[in-house]
Amino acid sequence: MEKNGISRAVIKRLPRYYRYLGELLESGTERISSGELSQRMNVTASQIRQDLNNFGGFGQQGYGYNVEYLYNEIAKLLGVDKQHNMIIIGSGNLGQALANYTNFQKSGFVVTGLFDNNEKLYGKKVRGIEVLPMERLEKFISANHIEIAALTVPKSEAVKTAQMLVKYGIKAIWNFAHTDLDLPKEIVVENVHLSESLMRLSYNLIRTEDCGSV
Amino acid sequence: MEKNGISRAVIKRLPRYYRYLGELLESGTERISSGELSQRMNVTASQIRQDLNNFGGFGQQGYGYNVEYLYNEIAKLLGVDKQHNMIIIGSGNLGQALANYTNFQKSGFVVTGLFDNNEKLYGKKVRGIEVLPMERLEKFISANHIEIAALTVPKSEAVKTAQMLVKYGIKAIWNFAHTDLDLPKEIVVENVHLSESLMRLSYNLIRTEDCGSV
DNA sequence: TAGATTGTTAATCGATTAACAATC
DNA sequence: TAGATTGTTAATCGATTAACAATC
Repeated sequence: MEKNGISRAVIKRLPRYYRYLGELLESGTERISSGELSQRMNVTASQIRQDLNNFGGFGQQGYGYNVEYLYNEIAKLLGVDKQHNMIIIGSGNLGQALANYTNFQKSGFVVTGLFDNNEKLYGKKVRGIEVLPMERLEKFISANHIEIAALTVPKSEAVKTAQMLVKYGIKAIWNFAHTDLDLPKEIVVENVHLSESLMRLSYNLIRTEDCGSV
Repeated sequence: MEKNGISRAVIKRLPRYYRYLGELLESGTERISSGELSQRMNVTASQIRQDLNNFGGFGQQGYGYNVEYLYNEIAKLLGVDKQHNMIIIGSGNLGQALANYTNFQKSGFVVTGLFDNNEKLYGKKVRGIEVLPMERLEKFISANHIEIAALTVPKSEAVKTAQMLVKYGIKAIWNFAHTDLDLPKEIVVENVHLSESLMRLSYNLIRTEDCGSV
């Protein structure tokens, strides 16, 4: 079971490469060198080559990288070349905002279900998707082969809801609740802790203010 | 102008310490050792002590750390001991979700203004805050001494909107747009790239599936 | 005092950058 | 062929962990 040895840091950068390559592709650029890309992205060319070579020799000496080819290869690495159905647990403001956000669909992530335990929301439709009661979760997951769940419930319910999701067969949780989930290690958890992000902003803000220098 | 030498990695962990200490405080725990905290948080005790000692000797040999004291010290470091007024630029789904989210206020971040360039939204109220047209941005920022702006506009408008914010005096941008902003270095930018987060989740998901082992 | 636990230095580990031979 | 640029190895840098003397 040797854990695929790509470092966390590299994986974190992969979507950003993908974004820049997408923009290059749109602008009709056919090929790009690590040096040129490094300038655009504000990273070292060395790092770009090292990162990409974790996955394979996508480039060609003397030429650089073919934008379209590299874009597609990274798409495969990230799994955005296929459709992933996703459900959202917790249909409050954030859950609805995620459901409404059409851009995820472009990367293959399709919201197919919305759930909540607040009966006032039952039947409400967001982008044509009806909010369902939690009681219907188990059957929905297995009937639709859902693997990804976005968790946008209050902190107090997050842990037990996550455990339920795992029991029902969910393989990956996109966690927006302000808590750690501590699930079996084969379950993928990607945390989005907005309040922590805001605190980091604040930390940096008060320090740039201290020394008023430009 | 020597850049305050605390490493990015340490700052990233600070809000998580704060969260755990808050929970300990709520549960009535008076003191905690780095060893005990390390077990709860699943990090090494050594790291905790190293991290905290970047900012000062908050502990006491033979005793550990006083929970309330440490909690308050970290609050000061993060700047969550004071109120920060924040405006939201882009009052679509995500902007409204952020405005509706009451928890930020507990950490001192208060949404005081909502803006959009879609006139259909003008006058709409979210938690009592009216959506204003972008034309009123400049005066609002200076009149209310706003330093923080959450940017939840479409990617295509993000860069020029950010530049406008900086021109009007904004010091920190919480960027939800799927693009890099590239602003003067004295401007704090904290990125929340949700689609990149989802791609990382996807990356890890397809790899745990590949080797079906538990 | 003896035990506990920090603050801090030293050792290890990993990630980034530099350099260059391979090759298109 | 000559020039360009990769893939990859080696050198550097930084972050994490281990160890332990200081001290409450």
